[in-house]
Amino acid sequence: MTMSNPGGRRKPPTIHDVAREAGVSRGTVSRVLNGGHYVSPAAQEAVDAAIRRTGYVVNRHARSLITGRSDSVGFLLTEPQERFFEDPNFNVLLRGCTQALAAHDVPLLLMLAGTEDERRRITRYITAGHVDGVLLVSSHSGDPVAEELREAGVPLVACGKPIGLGSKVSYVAADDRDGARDMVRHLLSLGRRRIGVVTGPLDTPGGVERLAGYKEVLTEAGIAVDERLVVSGDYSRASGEAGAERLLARAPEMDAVFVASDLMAQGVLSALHRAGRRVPDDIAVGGFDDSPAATAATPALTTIRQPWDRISSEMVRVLLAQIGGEDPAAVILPTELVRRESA
Amino acid sequence: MTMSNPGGRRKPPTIHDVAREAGVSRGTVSRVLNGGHYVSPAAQEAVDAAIRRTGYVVNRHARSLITGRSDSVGFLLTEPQERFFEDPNFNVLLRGCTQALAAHDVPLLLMLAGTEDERRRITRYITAGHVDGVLLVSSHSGDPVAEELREAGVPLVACGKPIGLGSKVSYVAADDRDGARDMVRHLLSLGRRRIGVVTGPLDTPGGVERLAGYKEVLTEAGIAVDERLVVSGDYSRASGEAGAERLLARAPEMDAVFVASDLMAQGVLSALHRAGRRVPDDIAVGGFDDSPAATAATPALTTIRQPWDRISSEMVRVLLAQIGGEDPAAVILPTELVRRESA
DNA sequence: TTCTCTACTGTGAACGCTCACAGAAGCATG
DNA sequence: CATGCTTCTGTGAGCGTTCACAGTAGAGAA
Repeated sequence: MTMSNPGGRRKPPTIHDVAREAGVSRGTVSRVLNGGHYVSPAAQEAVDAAIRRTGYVVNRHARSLITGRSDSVGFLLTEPQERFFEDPNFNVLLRGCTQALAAHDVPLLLMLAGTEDERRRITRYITAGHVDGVLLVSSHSGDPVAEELREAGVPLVACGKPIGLGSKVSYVAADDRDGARDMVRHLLSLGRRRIGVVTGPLDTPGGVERLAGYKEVLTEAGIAVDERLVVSGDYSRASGEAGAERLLARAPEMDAVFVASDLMAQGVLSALHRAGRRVPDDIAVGGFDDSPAATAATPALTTIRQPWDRISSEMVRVLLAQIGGEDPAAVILPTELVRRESA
Repeated sequence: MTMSNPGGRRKPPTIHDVAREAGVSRGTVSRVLNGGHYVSPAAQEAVDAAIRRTGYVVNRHARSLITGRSDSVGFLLTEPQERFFEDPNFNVLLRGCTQALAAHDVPLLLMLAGTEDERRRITRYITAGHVDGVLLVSSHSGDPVAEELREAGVPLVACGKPIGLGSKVSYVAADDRDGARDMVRHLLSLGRRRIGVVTGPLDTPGGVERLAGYKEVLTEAGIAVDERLVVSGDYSRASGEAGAERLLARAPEMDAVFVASDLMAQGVLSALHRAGRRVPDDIAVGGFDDSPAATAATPALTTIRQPWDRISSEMVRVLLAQIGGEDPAAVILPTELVRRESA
């Protein structure tokens, strides 16, 4: 008549309970749990049934204590959080990574290193081995946290090519340069010749590479790069607006503009609209990212799709491989031109 | 001359090392780590110094194994992920919760229950005690996952009042009804009398409450609620656009519209612009959320600010309290009218 | 038969921590 | 002087796993 556990959570079954239920030893249950090598079919089946009956779930803490692995990874965002959290790409990346990890039964810990204090805490947490590896989002160059983790030998995969770090850190990135080339070639194929560019921050690889692609294609086409047609932004909407205004002031004859992010391209569209330029008739606009902003814009943006789903799944694949002992790797993924109305 | 640990991570110091270093026992170190009661100042200091010297960080797995707590919480997103991940509010909430938890040294595990399979895995994971509690984002009514967790006695705090669940689940929400009342009163004070509304989904508390606030104020002002002026959307931009078109078709004389989210309000502005209506001269537009979309819109949106930073910190506070043994609680936070250009 | 090899199983010891308990020392109270 | 109370400290046990090792049984070879 007494309640065994009034109002609380029941104590979950242990591997011991399963062993008793199945009539085998703890060792055998453990072997079944970890791949099932060297277990007889009969034992295998008995254990499986016992697990199902008891509703057993492995206690990861006990496992981690002995293996030294945590079987979890961190998703680390350093530096300007505002920029990222406003960026729809970040969402897609975070979701993709979470899901890819879930498929491997690996939990994701979200870590935001904003203040100096948080950086220290997080660095300690990671180097203490509370996560097995880190997915790093920090396009910024020479990140001190990343450097410290790399030195501590923590498996690390960056999103986008890290500038500051040595070659020993893995990364997965879209082919920014090639994407930019595609877009500029497309603008040329439309007959445009006075093509401006609003770049991303030039301390990020994406900013640098996309600008490089732009210059390459122009040069190949025999068009001299005119520095009046080059301005840089910070991927924000506002900076796109400001960039477009500067371009119009400096080169009113411009007939196309390549913008290094969709968010900035939205700003560019606003500025052009205010200036009375019709898009794409007077001036063609090409974006980059294929984020929700691209379809929300009026007119809908012609843009370069970054394969975020593949980027996230590759980041996870590379990280898990590296945790498993493989060497760091770099993965570059192709982009795709998406034609809509703006160019 | 032999490398003790070629190319790998060094084995971190244990509580034992610290005890030896400080010249005390494990027990004393443990006491210092957990609040420092019943420790002499001398021991306290010796241990602190030893911790600093050795760079000791507690092994959470070992601790969790014995305490039965995991000292981590889950951030669970069920149902339509697209909607949330596109929603800037989600970002702010996620960030706020992560930071509030970090201040308590509690890691956040991100859990996305999209497919039926993922729901099962996550439910098992949580009920197995791998997290101490759950921050729930699922405005949808009668969520089966939430129901299961509640029954299992897992501490739970929802964001927004859950419709389906019993009264035993905690939640933190903005005062949707009062916010809606403020906005509609504001529109009335502008002299508008034919006020339309684009509601949120009516299976969510936000959707229901904001509509209720709208109706209350109109009734109080002696204006009969005209159902032709009421359409509902799903918080997406596109549904706002469609909603506005329907309203214009049904009630062309409309001189204001209250839109239950900024994202939808953006859509409404597009539709009004296309229809040649000037905002706010011909028609005033009021949004809800004060998301980045509000300032990005042209004209900038007058809207209702939801106190997301407070919502997230309150969610964390209530959850930790509940994990600590306190009873479930409901917290309703006030909203604020933000005047910009659209109304 | 005897030995070896393979396939499988059980057993203790650890992993690093917390908790309960026992005990010591200091001080006031009877 | 015994007794109690408070404050502090050390010790052993045990949390639920995995891992190394020892051991068993059966098959095949010598």
